[in-house]
Amino acid sequence: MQISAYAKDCPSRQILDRIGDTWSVLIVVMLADGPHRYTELARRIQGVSPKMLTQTLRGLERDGLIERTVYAVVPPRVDYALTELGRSLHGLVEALEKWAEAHIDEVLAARQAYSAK
Amino acid sequence: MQISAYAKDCPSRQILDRIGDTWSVLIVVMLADGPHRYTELARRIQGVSPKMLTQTLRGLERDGLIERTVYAVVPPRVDYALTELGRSLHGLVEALEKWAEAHIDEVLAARQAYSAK
DNA sequence: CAGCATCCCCTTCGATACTG
DNA sequence: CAGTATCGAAGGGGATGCTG
Repeated sequence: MQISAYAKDCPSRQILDRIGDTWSVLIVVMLADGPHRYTELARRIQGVSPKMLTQTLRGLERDGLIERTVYAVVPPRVDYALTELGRSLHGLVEALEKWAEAHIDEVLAARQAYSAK
Repeated sequence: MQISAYAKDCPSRQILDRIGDTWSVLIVVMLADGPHRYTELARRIQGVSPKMLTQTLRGLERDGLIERTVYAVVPPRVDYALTELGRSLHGLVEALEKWAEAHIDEVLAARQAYSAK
C-alpha cells in the first residue's frame, strides 16, 4: 500500500478537511435545529471572529452543505440553513460524537498511563 | 444553545482534533492491515517528514490508539500496531470514507453550481 | 446588519543536519 | 535504523476599521 496526503482529489480527504475544521462542525451543529441569522451564529458560537464565520459559511455554502437566504429588507437579514446534504453530514458528526463519548474514557486513561511513564 | 470551540475537555472536540489531523488518519489507515516499522511508514506515507511522523506517532501512542514495540536488536527495530481502541477508531474512519464516497458527487456538483454563479 | 479588506502575529510544519 | 535538534518559511486566523 502507498498513500498520500496530497491526494486532494480523494473524497475522504475532502470530507476529512471539512470535518477537521473547527468552525465548520460547530456551525453544522448550530444549524441542526433550524435556520439561524448571521449575528445569531456569531453570538452563540463562542470565540468565532466575523472573518472566520463568513469564511466558513462561504465554504459550507460552496460545498452545498448550507443554504444562504438574503431578505431584501432594511436592515439586511440573512438566514443560513442546512441543506439535505448538510443534514446528512450532521448525521455523520453525530456518529462521531457517539464514538467520542463511548471511548473518551479509554483515551483519558491511556494519557494518564502515558504521562506516568 | 451556546457552543464553544474552546471546550477542549469536550470529548467530541478531542476526537475531532485527532480525526482532523492529516497524518494521524493516514497512519491509522496504514496500520489497519497489521504492524509496520518506522521506516516502512515513512516510505509508504507520501510526503511525511521524520519530524511529523515521530510527533504523530507519539500522539497516537499517548492516546492509546497505537502500541510501540522496541526490539533490542542491532540495528534497532521498532514496530507500531493499532491497539483495540485504534482499530475501533479505524472503524470510524471507514464510516467516514463511506459517507465521503456516497456524497462526494453532490459536493462536487454543488461546487460547480457555486462557481457558475 | 452583514459583511469585506488589511495588517500582522504566532503556530505549524518542512528541510536539513546530526546521534545513540 | 529510528529517531532528535534546530532553523526558517508559510499561512491560518485574530484584531481592527470600513461599507452597502
